[in-house]
Amino acid sequence: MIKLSTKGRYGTRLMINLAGHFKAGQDAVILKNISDEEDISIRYLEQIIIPLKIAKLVKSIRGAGGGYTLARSPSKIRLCEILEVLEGSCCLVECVDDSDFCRRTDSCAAHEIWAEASRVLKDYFDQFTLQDLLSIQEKKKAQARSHGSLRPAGRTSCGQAHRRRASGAH
Amino acid sequence: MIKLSTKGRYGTRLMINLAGHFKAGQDAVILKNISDEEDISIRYLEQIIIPLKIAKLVKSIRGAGGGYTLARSPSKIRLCEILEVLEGSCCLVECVDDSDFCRRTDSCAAHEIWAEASRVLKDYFDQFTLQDLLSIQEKKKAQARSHGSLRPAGRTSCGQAHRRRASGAH
DNA sequence: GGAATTTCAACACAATTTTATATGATTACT
DNA sequence: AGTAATCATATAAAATTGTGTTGAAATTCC
Ligand code: FES
Ligand code: FES
Repeated sequence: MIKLSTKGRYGTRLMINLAGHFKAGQDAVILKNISDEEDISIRYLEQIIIPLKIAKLVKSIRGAGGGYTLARSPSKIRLCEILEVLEGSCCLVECVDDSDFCRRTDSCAAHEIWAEASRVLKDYFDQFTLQDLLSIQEKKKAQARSHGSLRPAGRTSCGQAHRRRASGAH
Repeated sequence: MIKLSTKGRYGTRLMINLAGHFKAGQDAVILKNISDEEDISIRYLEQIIIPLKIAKLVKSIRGAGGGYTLARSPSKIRLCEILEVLEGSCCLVECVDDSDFCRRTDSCAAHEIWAEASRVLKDYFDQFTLQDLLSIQEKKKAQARSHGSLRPAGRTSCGQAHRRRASGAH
């Protein structure tokens, strides 16, 4: 699938959410809040936000009245930064970053392709800041409203994996 | 990482290998051969080649003297086809293909981005045929020879995962 | 016809990574 | 002190990434 991991997907939504609150003037949002709004488990959000904090994309405020907030304004944070922090890098294969990963790169045609594809993808993600994503979101919301095409439930959201839940009680 | 799975990587190398033999006029290559040349387990190759056969990208010939061969000439097989067969699709997230996967796509900014990024990536992979990859490979080999920059071992190859093998005998 | 070679099918198994959930300690505000 | 929040581990379920085995079916060669 060449799939984006859930960390990348959830993390992006987490950051978009924080960006929204940032714009609204709030300075600390608690994870419970984000968890409710985005329908992602708090426990998982706690794990996802750690690398974002280490990378100084978000700031944490401990104790009562604390929470998280963006470390910079949404227009100063690029999607590419978020993904690199959460996915390790935007590289499609290890040997693009780590030349020791596979020998025979001298004769491997695929290596060229993966490397260039990684660059193409990175360049694409580098175009967008959180501010851009916020703008897209607002435009979409306005469109959905005017269009009157409200989805029935609208509870869960992108990247959500709680679909096949056949395993019963656990 | 937005990583390409091993199936995509190994499968691409498998196809490049078949393409090489196809060009050389051989009409059936046995997996043992590919396994030795590419340093990928036969058992795993057997699993990987099944979808390629179903998708009619390779033909199988049973019995003694049999093996596998490309179903079409290398110039008629695009990298994108191979990856779509092995990775399910080139989509970065499920909701791009499956609109039921996540609700709230109406207001999800990320959805737009993932969808467009998937298209960018697919377009990139669509550029190359197996013939192109063969040409790249030959050019690289020639370069490596003339350059005299032979790597010490040169045994294993791209996408190979046999690195940290600390778990002892098994 | 029989032996050898090869794909094909169906499992069982294990290591690792991904994807989460659970529990409790730590910090800071009131 | 009490509460609200982050922070730190531990654990578990599931998917990915393989390897191993056993045999059946098809085809070639002798
Ligand atoms: S709706 Fe699927 S990514 Fe957000
Ligand atoms: S050398 Fe790493 S992909 Fe081939």
